[in-house]
Amino acid sequence: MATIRDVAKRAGVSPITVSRVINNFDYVSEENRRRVHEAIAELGYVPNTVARSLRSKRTNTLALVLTDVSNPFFTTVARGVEDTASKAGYTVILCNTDESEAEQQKYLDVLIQKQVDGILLVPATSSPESVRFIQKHATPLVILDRRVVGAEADTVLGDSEGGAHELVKLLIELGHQRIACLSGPRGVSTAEDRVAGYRRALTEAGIRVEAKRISYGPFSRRTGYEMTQRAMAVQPRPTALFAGHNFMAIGAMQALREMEMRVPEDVAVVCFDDLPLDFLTVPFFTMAAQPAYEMGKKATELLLARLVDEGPHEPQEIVLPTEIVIRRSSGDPLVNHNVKASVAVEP
Amino acid sequence: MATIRDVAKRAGVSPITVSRVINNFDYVSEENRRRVHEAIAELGYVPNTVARSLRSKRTNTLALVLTDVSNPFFTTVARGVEDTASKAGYTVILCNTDESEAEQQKYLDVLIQKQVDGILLVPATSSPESVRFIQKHATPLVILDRRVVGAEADTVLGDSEGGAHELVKLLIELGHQRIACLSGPRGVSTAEDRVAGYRRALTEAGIRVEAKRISYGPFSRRTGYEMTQRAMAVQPRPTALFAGHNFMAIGAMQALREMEMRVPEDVAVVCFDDLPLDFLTVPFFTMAAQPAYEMGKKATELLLARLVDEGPHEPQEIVLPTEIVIRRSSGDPLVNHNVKASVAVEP
DNA sequence: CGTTATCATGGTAACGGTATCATGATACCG
DNA sequence: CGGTATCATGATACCGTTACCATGATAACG
Repeated sequence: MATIRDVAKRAGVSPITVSRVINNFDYVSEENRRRVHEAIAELGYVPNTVARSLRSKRTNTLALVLTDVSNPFFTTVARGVEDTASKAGYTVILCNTDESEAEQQKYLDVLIQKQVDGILLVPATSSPESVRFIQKHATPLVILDRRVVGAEADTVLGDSEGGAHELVKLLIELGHQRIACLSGPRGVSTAEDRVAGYRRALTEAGIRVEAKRISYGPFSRRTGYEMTQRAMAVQPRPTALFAGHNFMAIGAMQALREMEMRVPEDVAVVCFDDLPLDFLTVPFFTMAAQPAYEMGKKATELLLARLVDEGPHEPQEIVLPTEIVIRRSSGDPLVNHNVKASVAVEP
Repeated sequence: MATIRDVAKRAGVSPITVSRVINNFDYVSEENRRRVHEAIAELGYVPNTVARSLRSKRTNTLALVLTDVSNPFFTTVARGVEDTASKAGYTVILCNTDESEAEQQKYLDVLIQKQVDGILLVPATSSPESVRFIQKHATPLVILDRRVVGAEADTVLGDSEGGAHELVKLLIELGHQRIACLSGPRGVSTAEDRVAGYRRALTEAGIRVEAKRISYGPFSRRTGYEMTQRAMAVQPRPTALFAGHNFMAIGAMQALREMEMRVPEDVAVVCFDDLPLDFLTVPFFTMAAQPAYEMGKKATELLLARLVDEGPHEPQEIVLPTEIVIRRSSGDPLVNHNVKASVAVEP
């Protein structure tokens, strides 16, 4: 492969002048600029970013560390991140932690070694060690989707508490009193915030919060399935389910189907996070939609801003609103309901 | 940040010895190994991969260039790629081309400059220029999901022709004679292979292939929507639709709904590629499922094998079978049909 | 005992760019 | 006309690691 020196020799200039042409820098005479471009074309020269990075300390690479791209929510986040980063001249390294703190740390080690310019992190747990690690190595960081307690870092997340509150309030207004809550794991802020919203809605309506109706566990279809079996065995039986995660709602549906319970006739179901394709084919779940693309975009923009002006300033917490979409799974749509119902589809 | 020299000084050895310890190389005395590890811990030393890459010519980075991660099919491919690469000590850069040749070339330029160790490419079009470009720069390549004419490169794809043939044959056996074909763009092998399978099924059944029933266009929901409007206007009206892409099928559903046509009562619909969540909630489309995860995995394994033994050998073409899953959208399930029907769900 | 294999360590020179500083030519100014 | 701003170019050193080669100590061997 040709190097910058080969190009320089061929164009009859110094390597530095070639560097200047490549980077559109400084002052280079038209004559020399032309000759350098010619030489580059003739030699098929391609600059070596690795060498450049070693000297300049910038890799033009970001990392997106999340739990699982297969979740349509994170898929959309990823698309937002990649589009935005790409437009700004950055490439994105993708990492799936599967909610494992150990996996996450392995990835972070590698990313620090690779000298990535910045990290977008959906933390596996809310423990602040990983965040401290990143910060110790002075790598810009934006935390995405989840809060980390005791961490001083930029964070972008959806309004979990508010969304959950609205969903459960809706169920209550539909006449439900016994509402089970299928929550994600303790220690993950989105899960805990959603439980908090659930509690507030019940409390505000004067309904007693019963611990036996709330279950915690990993975000997964299997968990939703098992929790639903247990929740439906609690007497008196709940008339509605609030699932704190899209995949858990799917597991719940499966369990209900096996019990020959109809949704929404026998049990109403609401959940968090959209299932984009379900929405397109047979919209079904009433849910709180987080602005996934916007979240990825915003987070990346924030990160990029950090890269340019490194001056220390207040960490920001951007909370984007969730949108309630009413569909069949919750029963009769309430036409004049006070939520921002933008869609009320399907017979 | 501490460098390898700082560690060496502190441990009282030479930098090379430190390098050997880090890379588990060669012969290093237990005594020195211990002291180096101590020094590393005390200094919080982290090796600089950029410098290593510059010298060793290896970046431990792969690139996955695809059209759109938001398509659940590619999401799953990406997950397969990332899992496999990560296990082998590689990180993955993700690139979305949106089916644009220009975007694709932009990404490839960057990736070559970044000296990625290998590229997994879902080509935007079947023109071989991009492939030539990659090969000119001696970067290992595996083409994914689509064939590129005139390109000598490893390729991993699903059996589009066979899958389409089976789907259309199924429609014919259900009694359909007028079947519209909503195809992806000309010049994309998956689209053309599927049209070929469609043609073969009709021909084998003695049904004339009518050009007016076949439409070509970009893989998108909008295209599926518009094509369906036109296809349904052709007299005599088709009784079934074959969509060559999952998103196009969704567009088709939307168009049919607006025309107040019921599926499958008025029009049967089949399509390519699963919609995973639709499958989990209300399985609906009869379709040919490509083994997306396996494809990503296989492709990455192949690529990695290329990285180690660089000896030139025959390009491989691995064709993975598709699986036909019968669901409601095609009408009455055929119990004793000769396809590998693994699932026949939902009342 | 001399020769050779194995173990252990280090010196030197890259890898391919760019940061920094220096130098010279020309234009402009009061 | 001397001094300064702007334009244009280059020499040198260095970013942090490892490839390559050399050297010495010890063990093994005929």
